[in-house]
Formats: sequence, C-alpha cells, structure tokens
Amino acid sequence: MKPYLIQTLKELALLGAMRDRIEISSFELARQLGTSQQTASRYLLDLDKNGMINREFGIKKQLIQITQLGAEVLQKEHIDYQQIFELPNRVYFQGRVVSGMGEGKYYTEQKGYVDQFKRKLGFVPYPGTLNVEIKYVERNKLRMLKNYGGINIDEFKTKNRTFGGVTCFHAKIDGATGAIVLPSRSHYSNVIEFISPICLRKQLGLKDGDEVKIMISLDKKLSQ
Amino acid sequence: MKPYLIQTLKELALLGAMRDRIEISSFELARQLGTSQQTASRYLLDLDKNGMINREFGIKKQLIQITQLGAEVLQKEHIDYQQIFELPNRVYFQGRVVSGMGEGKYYTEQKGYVDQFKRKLGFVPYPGTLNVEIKYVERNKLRMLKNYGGINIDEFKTKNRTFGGVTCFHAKIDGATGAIVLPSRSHYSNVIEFISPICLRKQLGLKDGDEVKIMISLDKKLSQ
DNA sequence: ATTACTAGTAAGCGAGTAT
DNA sequence: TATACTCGCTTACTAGTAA
Repeated sequence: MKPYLIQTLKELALLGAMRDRIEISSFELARQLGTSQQTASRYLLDLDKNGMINREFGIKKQLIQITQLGAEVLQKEHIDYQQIFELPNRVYFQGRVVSGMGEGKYYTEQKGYVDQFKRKLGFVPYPGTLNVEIKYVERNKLRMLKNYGGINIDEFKTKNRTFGGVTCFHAKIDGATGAIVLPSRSHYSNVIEFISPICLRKQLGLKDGDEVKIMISLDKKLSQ
Repeated sequence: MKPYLIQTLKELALLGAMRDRIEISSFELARQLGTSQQTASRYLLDLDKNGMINREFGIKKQLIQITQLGAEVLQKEHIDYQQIFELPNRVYFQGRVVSGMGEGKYYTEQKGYVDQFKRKLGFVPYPGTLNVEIKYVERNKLRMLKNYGGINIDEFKTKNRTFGGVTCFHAKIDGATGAIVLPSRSHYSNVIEFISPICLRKQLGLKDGDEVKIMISLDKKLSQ
C-alpha cells in the first residue's frame, strides 16, 4: 500500500466516506489533495483496484465509500499514531525465542535476587529466563526503556562474588504475565530476558525460533 | 510534506525518536521501510533538510531525533485519525461569512419556530441567521449530519402558510455558542445557517468574507 | 459536466561505488 | 563498517483530449 494512497484514503475518510457514500468528483478530490484531476482519478482507480473503496457512478459525479479493507488500513495507521502519542506507558516488541547458555537458571535461583523479585515484582520466578531475540533495530526501544527507568533490583554480595543490579519491567509475553530483566550495566543487547512465575516454555508450548509478542508496561505497580 | 516522508517520520517515532535520540543506520531504516539503503539515506537527508529531524554522526552509526517541527507534522496526522475514529460526536467546518437575502430574519421571528428553539435548544435566537459558505466538497459532511439526525424542529401552520420542519445541531462558531439549522427537505447546500442568542456579526465583529470555524456537536443535549 | 486515456516530462528508485 | 553520490531505469505526474 503506497503512502500517497493511504493519504488519499484518509482524506476520503475525513469527508465522511467511512460512514456513508460521499459524492465527490476527481476534480474536487484533486483540490483537496493539492494535485491534478488526472492524478486524483488515477488514485481512485488504484484504490478501487486494491479493494479499498467502492465506487458508484451517477449521471455526473461518483459516489465513493470506503470498504472494510480500506477501513482496516486506516485503523492500522491510527494504531501507529496512538502508539506514538497515547500509549507511552506501554511498549511492544516482537521477537523469536532463542536459547540462552543456561546462566539464566543460575541467576534466577540466587536468594539475593529471588527475595527482591518477590517483594518488588510480586512473584518468585520459575528458574531460568526465556530469551527472546528482537529485531536489531528495536534495541533503540530497549535503550529507551533503560533511560526511562524501571523497577530497580539492587546488587548484592555473597561470600564468593558480587551480583550486579538489574532493572525490571512488568510485561506480558503472548498474554502470559511476568517481567523483563535488563542488566543495569552492560551494553545494549538484542535479547530480552523474560522471567515469570510459571515455566513459559511449557505453558505456552514454546520452542526455539517461535515468534512471540511482548508487551512491556512502564507502570511500576502491576495494574492488572 | 510528501507522504513517504511522513511515513518515514512515523517509523522513526515508533522506534522512539520522539523521546530520545535513536541509533539507526540508513540500512536498518531501509529494512523497516521495505526500501533500499540509498532511498532511506535520501529520505533522511530530505527530513533533515526540512528540519524534521536532527542528526548526529558517531563513528559508525548516526543518532536521530525528531524535532519540534517533525513532532508537529505527526501530531497533525494523529489529529486527522482521531477525527476519523475517535470523535464521531463532533464535526468541524471552515467557511466564509456571506449575506443571506434577509429571509433568515423572517423565519427566526416566527413564533412557531421560536417556541421550539427555546424548548429544544435552550435559547431564543437573535433575529436573523448568520450564513456561512463552506467549501463545496464539504457538503458531504452536511449530508452526513442530516443522515445522522439532529434536534428536530417540527413544521407548523399559520393562517397563511406552512413552515417546514428543520433539523438543528448544537454548534459553536469561533467559540460562540448557538446552533445550525438544516431544512429537513431541500437539497444539499453549501451554506450553513447559524442561529445564536446573540448578534454574532456584532459580538464577533464579523463581516462578509471573514473566515470562521464551526464546530458542530452531534449530542442532542447541550454538554457545556 | 464528468472520467480517464495517451504521451511527454519530472520525480523517485536502487545498483554501483566513492569516501 | 558507515553515508551518500552518480546514473540508468522505472514510476508518477500533468496537459491535452476522447468518450
């Protein structure tokens, strides 16, 4: 779907073509779009060909209504803008399940972490992390999360070593509740570590390579 | 502002470039947009040239942040989509003040109308209508209003003649409260008749040709 | 009036490549 | 590695005009 066709569809929607058939000539549409009559006519042909609009020809002008398909295209755009302007308390990721190197289990079993998880997140994690590889470009969103700041899990020491602090965010993976864990130090990674009270691989039937959706809440209290 | 540049800007915003500088190469952006690295690079140059983004060059990749101007462009788009999906209870028009032929005064002084206006709209109109000519293409929005249905003022008879029913909507013109009057019968016109308890021409200092903004509420009760 | 075809021109695209 | 230039090709545009 080409950007200028979406713009045209939006213009038609603004004139009411989502509710009703609207009467509009290619010349009028051209004026609205700041283009020529010929181009507007071509746009309408393209939109029709793509099933975005229905056209009905009267004696003079045509009646145009946006189809279900066209409405869906606009709805998608709308969701994008909502993401940008209205939901700054939620961030979404899409990624693929990958295997870690087993170190997740070691960390999530440390008492120093477990106690804090229980107190600050409200659950004791099932041992191990579910690792989700996100698109490389989306590490920017991870960076954003870190800058924003989440639920801080403090560093602690045992006899043998120091365990570094991490930042957590309440999150859902394919609908299942849990949290993501970002090491406070360390560089930006394209792998998200997910912890949960349940065994996610079993509960969700996940195996390496499966596509998953992660929703991260910026609220520090669990809302639901 | 070309549609594909707006789409690019939107993509950057979705990656968080409204809040923070994001690290993204032209190659990565190209993948996001489904285009070539060269084209993505050109888009970024164009956006920069138009003052929509700020760029900072590191050793390898660049840091990009959306400027105030860029944010305004996206905000405008967002408002359009809100108009389409979220505010179906308000319709906006822009138009020019024009002179009627004095018949507005005659009608708005008829007791049969005045009593109903008072009861159903909550005010007695100042004699006369303020006529606003809207863009021809926007008559589609008027048609939509009629289909939707407003506050019905019933027809009535005097000794001499019958006065037809009209449909009204609560409305504001440049912030001043009143209502618009659409004859129930009659064809679609590109002139909106506005009534108000005050003399709008005097109160707002309006003369023929002045640009005005009309906000029409689809609520049948006056909300405010 | 319209819509939309044709044809010539302008703008946009991406492979190759310089830096 | 990057970004972004050139250049040949494709797509998109509008004027003219047919239907």
